[in-house]
Amino acid sequence: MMYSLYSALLVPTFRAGQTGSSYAGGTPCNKMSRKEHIGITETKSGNFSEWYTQIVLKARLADYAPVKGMIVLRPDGYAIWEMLRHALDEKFTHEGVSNAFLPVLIPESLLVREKSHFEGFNPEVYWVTHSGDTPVGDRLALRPTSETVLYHMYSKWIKSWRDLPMKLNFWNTALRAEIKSTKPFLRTSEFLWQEGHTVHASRLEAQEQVDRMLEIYRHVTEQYMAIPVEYGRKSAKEQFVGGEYTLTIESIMPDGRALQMGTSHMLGQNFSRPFLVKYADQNNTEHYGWQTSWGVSWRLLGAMIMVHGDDKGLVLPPRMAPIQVVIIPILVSDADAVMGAAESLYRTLQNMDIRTHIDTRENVSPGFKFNDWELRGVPLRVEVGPRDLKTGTIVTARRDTLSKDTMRLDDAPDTIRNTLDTMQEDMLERARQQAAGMTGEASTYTDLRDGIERGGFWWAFWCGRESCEDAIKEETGADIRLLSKERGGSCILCQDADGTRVLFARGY
RNA sequence: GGGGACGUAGGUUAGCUUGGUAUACUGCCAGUUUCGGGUACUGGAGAGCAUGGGUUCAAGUCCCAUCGUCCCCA
Repeated sequence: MMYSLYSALLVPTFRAGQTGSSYAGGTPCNKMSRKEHIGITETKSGNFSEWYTQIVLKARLADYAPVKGMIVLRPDGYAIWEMLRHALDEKFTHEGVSNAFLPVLIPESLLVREKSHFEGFNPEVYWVTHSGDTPVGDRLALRPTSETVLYHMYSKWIKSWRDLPMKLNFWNTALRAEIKSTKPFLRTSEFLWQEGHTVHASRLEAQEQVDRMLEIYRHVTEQYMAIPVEYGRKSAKEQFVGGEYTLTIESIMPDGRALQMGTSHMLGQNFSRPFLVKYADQNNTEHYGWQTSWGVSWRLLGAMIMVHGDDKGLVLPPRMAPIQVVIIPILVSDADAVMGAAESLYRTLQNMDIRTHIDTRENVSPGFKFNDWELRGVPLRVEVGPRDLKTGTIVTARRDTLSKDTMRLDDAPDTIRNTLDTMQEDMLERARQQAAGMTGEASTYTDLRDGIERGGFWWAFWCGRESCEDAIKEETGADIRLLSKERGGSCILCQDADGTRVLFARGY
């Protein structure tokens, strides 16, 4: 099959390099380094990991905190997170979900109540054992997730069928100790996320909730973040510990590794029983509630950086961009007239609910601003200068394609609106093509092994036994990202018939 | 889980072999200039060398430990 890790959209690297890269007498010439450390100095295709880290740091999304594995989200990064949050909150509201807030400390006695859940998380739990120098009685966990505390509360709040369904969501952080391979947004010891928790009167209603939440995640990642996903069920081995089953959305990253983008868990009555989340039905008969939980984290920002970013830096889909249009006035002459035109356009765009910014900095040149805003991923740049005033035009530049366009000032607002919409669609389409180029079908085990070695998603059939899953993981490093609903093929490893079609990949 | 590399102003870094309190560029500040792809000039502020301990008259430089970061392989 055709396989290309990198689509043609990667642009030539922007480096000063060549011209000044002379060394004199063994001493590095420092002049050379200027542009090399202003912008991104690694290419996406050359050193993906380093390229990613540089974008996060240099686009000022986040910085390293003084504690290993923890990052500080900076204003530009937080603004993007808020875009995601607003998008999701809107969908949650339609689902009848309300936001609330929970404490970060969970007493050990609660955390251990559902045994497998506790054992699954225990290795990553941070424990608070002292206040000052005084030992606390029960150890307190910094929440790795909130099922246990919240369900303790649910058992108090839920008494009657009239209290159901109960649907709460929490925008908070979770803490899970990561000791190796930490990476901003993708693997951090504390991460920002939302966790939603619902309780229902019937299994079916809970299952439908699980499905709908996954659908919301799929919709937001594709339609807002322009990242295509595969979706399905996790294998028993990979599912949420303590739950009945887990649905997931998964995306393939440009380096060929899969990223779990979001999960929606059917908890059944596994938690309602130990936590006594019970209600009396219309006949005054007591039942345990049927529960779900679901979440996405700032890891989605990492995915967006990886999927759309290029050698010049961040590339944001318009719907996720805190600033959608940046206007750069060229103040060479007629400064007042130019600023007047820029401000007028700014107001028009703002009134159209297009998030716009004018870069009025006087200490840097327009060329610097072009590069700066490209690094920061703003979808559309507008240049307004004296030449434009004469002709009644403006120049725009698309961040995703880096193409420039001249348009009539009168038409600009509508054209800009349309361009942003087009960009949103184009970015998803390109990401789809990129993902398609990295997704294959393995019919033999050798195919699978070689395919995984090159990276990407690989469909194959699997018998359902954990022994085969483990053996494949052991030999290829790939795990089962998700199970489709399709059945019937023979297992890629043991050849047993009636396997399930599943998606293999090495993961983040 | 295994292997390798690194940590000196905000960033990039010279200096470590042959110990004598540190080099440059960039960025920052002030001013002038410039402005349609990282403008130029002048002047200025900014580090005590990741942290802790040791050796020494003297330690970025040598020794030990710790912490942190990155990369590669599974």
